[in-house]
Amino acid sequence: MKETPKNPILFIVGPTGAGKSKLAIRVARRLRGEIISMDSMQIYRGMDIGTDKPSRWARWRVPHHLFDLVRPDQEFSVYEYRNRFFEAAEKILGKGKTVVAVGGTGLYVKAVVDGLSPHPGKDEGIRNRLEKIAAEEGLNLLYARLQKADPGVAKRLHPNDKKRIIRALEVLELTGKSLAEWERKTIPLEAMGYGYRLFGIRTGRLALYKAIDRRVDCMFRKGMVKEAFRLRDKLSATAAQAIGYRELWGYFEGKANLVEVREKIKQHTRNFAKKQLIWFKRDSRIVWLSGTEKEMTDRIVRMAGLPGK
RNA sequence: GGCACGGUAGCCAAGUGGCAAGGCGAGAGUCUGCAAAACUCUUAUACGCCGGUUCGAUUCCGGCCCGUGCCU
Repeated sequence: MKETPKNPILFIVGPTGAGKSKLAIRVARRLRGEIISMDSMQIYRGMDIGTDKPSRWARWRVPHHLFDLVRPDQEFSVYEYRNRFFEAAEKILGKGKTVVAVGGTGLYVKAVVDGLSPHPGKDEGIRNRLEKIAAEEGLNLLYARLQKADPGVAKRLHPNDKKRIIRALEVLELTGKSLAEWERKTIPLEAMGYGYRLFGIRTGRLALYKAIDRRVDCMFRKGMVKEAFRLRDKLSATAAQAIGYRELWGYFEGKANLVEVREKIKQHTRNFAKKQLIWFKRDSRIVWLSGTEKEMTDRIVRMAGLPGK
């Protein structure tokens, strides 16, 4: 028996400050869509101004999903994200509507589109033990161990890449199988029966950097400092490293002045945008859009292969 | 005006009588359960100026210029 084909999932990716959210709303309004966020920091409740979450008004106009999933002191993972994504997507598609997935967290996009292999999650005990070995006896030891036990994975990792070396050893210890072996079981989106389209917003780097500067100034006007102050000491390690917040800790301790902090935030946001650009650049499936918001919307709607509203 | 300290790459900064650390930034990349993270590569003929000592000075000496602090 044949399933009725689902609407293709539309992904809109790009660097921070490129205007993804606004474009997504426009697209969603045209296609009877709902928005799913693909952002690793907007999942935290209360971190609103600093992560530039869509306004109430925007959320009222179009339903938004996968914002405010956890408290900022809670842990989260790509795995969990991926599950939540499909939960939300199914709900939307079930209504005959269109999923407009927007975001700049490359890893999350990848986990959804290319799949995530079914290997087990982290094991705090193993991780701590390996961390300790790395600290006391040197990372080389761990790398050497990995080279012996799993030469294939060792080869693709740099000897200084502590996080991934430990992760590879962890999976090995937990399952007796190589990470690479697990990865062969990954199921990409199309194999799951979903159609999809990837769109990226192309902007000149200078224009993007300017937009970022403006946005950071705007965040300060909206009360970024107050928001961060309220959240200080209440954030998990991951949430506390969010740009805009992590720079302010120094200010609260009297170690930096606000002007410096603001410039640092701008700079770090630019660095981040650059990394996002690099991440998405290599994905040849992405259709790159430029022009006005309306032109980009038209193009997406046309390529989505669906009638407009 | 006097005294003290300082002047090293776009910025910060260590250091030595004989190849001048590092960090930030910038550029290019990697990425499978912390990802706004982590990691990699590339990047600068940089020692304030003028003399002196020396085989050799960024380093020691003298003068000058500039900055900072203190004193009058």
